[in-house]
Amino acid sequence: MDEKYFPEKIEQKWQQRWNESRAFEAKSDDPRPKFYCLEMLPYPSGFLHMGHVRNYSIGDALAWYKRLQGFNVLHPIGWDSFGQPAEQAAIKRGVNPRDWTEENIAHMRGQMQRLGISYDWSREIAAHRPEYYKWDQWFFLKMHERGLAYKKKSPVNWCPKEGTVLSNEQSSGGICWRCGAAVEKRDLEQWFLRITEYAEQLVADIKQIENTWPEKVLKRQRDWVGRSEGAYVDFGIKDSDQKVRVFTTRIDTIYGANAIAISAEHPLLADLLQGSSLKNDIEAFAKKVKAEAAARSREEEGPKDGMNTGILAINPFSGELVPVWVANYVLMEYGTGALMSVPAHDDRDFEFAQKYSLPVRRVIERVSHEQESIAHDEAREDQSLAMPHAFTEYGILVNSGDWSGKLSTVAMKEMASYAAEHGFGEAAVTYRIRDWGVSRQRFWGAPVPIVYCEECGTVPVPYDQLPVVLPPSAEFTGTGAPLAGVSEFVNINCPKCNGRAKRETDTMDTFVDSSWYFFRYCDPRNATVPFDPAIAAEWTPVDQYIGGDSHAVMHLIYTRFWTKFMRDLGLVSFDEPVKRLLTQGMVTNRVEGTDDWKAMSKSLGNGVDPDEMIAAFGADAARLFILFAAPVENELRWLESGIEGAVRFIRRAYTMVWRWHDRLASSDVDHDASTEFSPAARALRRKTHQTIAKITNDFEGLHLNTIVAALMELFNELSNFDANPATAPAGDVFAVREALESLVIMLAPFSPHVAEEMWESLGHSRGLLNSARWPQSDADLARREELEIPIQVNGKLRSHVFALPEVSEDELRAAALEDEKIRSIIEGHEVVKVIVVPRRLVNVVIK
RNA sequence: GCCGGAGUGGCGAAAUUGGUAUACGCACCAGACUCAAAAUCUGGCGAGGUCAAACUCAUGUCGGUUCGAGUCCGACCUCCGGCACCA
Repeated sequence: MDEKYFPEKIEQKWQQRWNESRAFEAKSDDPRPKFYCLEMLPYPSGFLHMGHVRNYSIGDALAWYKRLQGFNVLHPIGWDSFGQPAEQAAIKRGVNPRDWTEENIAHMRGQMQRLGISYDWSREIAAHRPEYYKWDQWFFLKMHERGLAYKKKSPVNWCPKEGTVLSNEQSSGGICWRCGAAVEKRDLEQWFLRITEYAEQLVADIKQIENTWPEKVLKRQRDWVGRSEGAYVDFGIKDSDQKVRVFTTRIDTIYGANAIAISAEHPLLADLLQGSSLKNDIEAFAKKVKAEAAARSREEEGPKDGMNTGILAINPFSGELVPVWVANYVLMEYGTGALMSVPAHDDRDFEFAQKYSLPVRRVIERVSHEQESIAHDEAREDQSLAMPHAFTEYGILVNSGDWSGKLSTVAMKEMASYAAEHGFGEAAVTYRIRDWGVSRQRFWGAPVPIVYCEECGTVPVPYDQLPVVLPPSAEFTGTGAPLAGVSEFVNINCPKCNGRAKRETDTMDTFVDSSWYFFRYCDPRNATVPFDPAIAAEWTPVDQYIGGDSHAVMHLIYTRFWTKFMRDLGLVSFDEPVKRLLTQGMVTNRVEGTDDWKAMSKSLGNGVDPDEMIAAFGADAARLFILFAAPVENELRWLESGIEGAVRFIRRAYTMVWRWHDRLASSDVDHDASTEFSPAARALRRKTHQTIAKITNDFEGLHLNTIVAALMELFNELSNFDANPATAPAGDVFAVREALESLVIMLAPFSPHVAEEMWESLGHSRGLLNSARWPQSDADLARREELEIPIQVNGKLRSHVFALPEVSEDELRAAALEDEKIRSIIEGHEVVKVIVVPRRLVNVVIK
């Protein structure tokens, strides 16, 4: 140990030692309890940003803590290395995506190592390597076997200028993000994964994680799946044997239906309008609606628009005839693409009815007290005529035939049963979630393992021919599917009949890669299966997952889906892959010239380079600051002066160790019954044990910021402890050793390099990992010897008394009333009562 | 519009079951060291009030429950985030 703190030197020294001793490699077959600590794997863009640094600092703190607590910790990392940016680099700069990606990985791996994150590098994986994506393809084939992977025509965002498919994000506002051309909807054959098959489980199993995942994530997942209970009802068509099926969550309002509204794309339209004079008009209208929907940005809600088809439908409950309208607000993708319009009790239907002057009939009344209900009865007729807006609450049915007088909640159940009994409907559950489109007309992804044979049709690639390896390169023009232009890839012999065949040229969505990667970490080099189920069972489910909440739906729902599928394959035995989830807050920085704090980004110019931070302050200080500055789930505002504070703290602690290390390392001072502890030494030991208890407790809730504060408090107490290292008596030396060693061990999760250095200089030459254990708090030592009890008068703090912890209530009361200050205040007043909270406070109530 | 979450010093933030509000840090101020500055160390630091104290007021606003409310209840305001024609 040097006298002065040189972070660069210390950090390099320990990174090298960790590396040489393979200090963080996790081993199977370990009798200790396991802990799987996982951070979301990064996309190798080339550079770590502060969000990554925060993510890994949080994870590493937990991994260190668990390791020091005696757990067998798995803490791996890898690369989500397929995706668009590599292909963009190829298009723009002509570089090979593979080379670009590998270079970026190499650089970012170096950055992670300079941060000193305790990863098990022997388990590193990367999605773009054939030994990994082979298993993406394997899973795809398993799904295909079970009918969970299928192909269908589906509208995609299509840029006509570039001849390529765009994601929703790339086509927001109906404009291509690259060339600015107007985006079209095109029907293309695409591969889908049947996530809808698992919709119910994705909602129901939320109860398994509801206390350990953030509520905001679960909420978004519930919304995403969009489970909705209601009923299907069939409306007959007059003068036809056809019928229109609608979905409704409010069957209780069916007597108020004034029309059926159907989507412009509804398949019945073509049939029913055969020979109708309106046919052309309706078709023109449908076209217009489609065009407007495509042009509209996702947020906007255009005005209601519709057209009467002249068709009449029959309300199966009332027998009433209602017109069938085509309406622009009815979505073909949801429910049945048709709905019953009940303007009195639905805002959208109300708006629609207003526009076209359709009748509004009220069939639900507010449940109210009897008198009010009489008053309402008198006014009912008027209300029906001139409602200002829809009444969308549950209530009591009126004007509803035999159902009048029933409560909505009751009627909804009974009417659905009634419909089922009479064969014109049934209770139903619908979901908003759609099947997961995984086809990408791109190069840099896992090829879909499918072959199209002129004779045999669609043929899955046999398992023993996996992986379908990406060709080394392709023409990157930015238009069309690059793989389609690589003839040696495309043209092959059919695996079934050996005849002429072509490969599928779509690659898979990169979310496929990240849906199961953390299972691969358990058994990363397995060449025969994605992972050995027995080995995975040793580590999974993940005990703690940490990442940004930007993945609240996509990744985190796909991985839940994938896990359930793997469970059905018999690969895992649980429903949920992640026990606890933490969504960390963003790292923001001031945007130059403004008062805005925004997420760091290149385009805003407010980014901070982790390497510069490490060079200027050291990784230990940077990590300490990040974890101290805000609770992990809060936004973190980047302040350089805050890092300087962290450096100061580390340097002071380091200097303290330097002052004491000769004495502590050379003497084997321990205490026995004869050791005398001065009051100051006892106070220091008390603080030490209180701090251990607090920090251990805070770790369970990942309150890392208050842990750092507690470490600082302990250090401050230690600084105020007045003892000379050369001459201090045994009791003092022991108290200092206990405080200092506890401080160093508990600092390790935050600033591991300097903690190792200090630990070594305190006489533990074998290093932290092998010799240190998390300190234990002794409750007896942590207990206060004397309490300072506040005394209130009428709830206002007025004085204090000192008392022993075992003081009785009566003694406390007496002490309070004898206190000089309290006596002077209560003099001349009647003491109504005295509240004594044992060990906490006294409150004297006077009149 | 709907649904979540949050409002505490100049700033980031603390505060077991309701029990001493503002821990810890940053910034700032003063002092020591220095020819000087930086660094470092020591002290101060919610607002008003006072030589100092006493005291008064303060956790978004208004009300309530309680001996006692940042914490519980009701109404409202503001900010942030998500969803958005989902029948």
